[in-house]
Amino acid sequence: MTDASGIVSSLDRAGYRLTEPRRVVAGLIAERDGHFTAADLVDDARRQRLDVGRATIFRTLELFTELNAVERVDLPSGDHAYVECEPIHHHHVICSLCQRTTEIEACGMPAVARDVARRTGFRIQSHRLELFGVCPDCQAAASRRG
Amino acid sequence: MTDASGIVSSLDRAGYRLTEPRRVVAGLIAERDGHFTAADLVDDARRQRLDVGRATIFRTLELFTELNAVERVDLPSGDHAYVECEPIHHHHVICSLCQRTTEIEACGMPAVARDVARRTGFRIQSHRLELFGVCPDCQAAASRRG
DNA sequence: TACCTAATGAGACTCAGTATCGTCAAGGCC
DNA sequence: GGCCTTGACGATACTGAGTCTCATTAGGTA
Repeated sequence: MTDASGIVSSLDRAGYRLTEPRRVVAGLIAERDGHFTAADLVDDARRQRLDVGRATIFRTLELFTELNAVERVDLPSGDHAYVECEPIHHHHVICSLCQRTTEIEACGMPAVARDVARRTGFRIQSHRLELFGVCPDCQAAASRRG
Repeated sequence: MTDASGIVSSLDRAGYRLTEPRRVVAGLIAERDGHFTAADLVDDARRQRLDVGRATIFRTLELFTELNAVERVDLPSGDHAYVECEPIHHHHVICSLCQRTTEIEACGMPAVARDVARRTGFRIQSHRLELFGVCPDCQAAASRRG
């Protein structure tokens, strides 16, 4: 659970209209913890009887992605999901139990990319790194259960 | 272009039947360079008038993935693709011009994962790393064109 | 050769994501 | 405040990837 105002103000800054549906989608994202799919937001909206069309949710997610307010991640299952995030280069660590997502800076990655470039001759332009594991809370909960 | 016999023999070793459709799919994969989608193979099969059903191609790709003869990768576009590969842990460097794919060992990645674990408290179980760039051939071709 | 059963192909189905189009409302201007 | 332009909207049709079902076929074995 974070605050939707960050997303809304970045919309404003980029010169996009502040419409009701966009506020609603920003709110739905803010009240989520961890990653979510477009379908999750469609469900949330319907459950809360918020009148937002399916197409609008897809459009809005695309817009927010462009503004770097959310980022697409690919889960091990192959599903596409989104996470709310800060607009700087970083990666995600995703808890496979509670789905909570933590951002990390790409420490160490530039060295890996350089090494790969040296050994393959590729000019590396971008990379995608996602880490999956168990978060501290879930580890603690598991050890409490024995 | 590689050899389909590796895939076929790993089928055999794992106790799966060596059927004609599976040989055909292995052949189609072997004659491809770089990544391909399930739809690509469906097209290839139809163009070469090889009688292999669409469902069979999906099933066979799933099987080959399980045998680690191919691996799923997620392109920056969000599309799902596959690459033929060796059955050891590694990552891919994908040329964004010619689509050619090179395997690299995960040199340096264990250190990155350890560092992330230390800083976030997560117990890291797996990771996914894909690098995108321009391969040596395409760099050379580009510089020849000026 | 006959048998068992895993594998197949056809085709219906589901569901994510996109495209179209007529309507509506945000926000700038007077 | 009222008007106007146009970006954004919702409804809905569409597309295409991937899955599921089921009757049929063929690989491997005795």
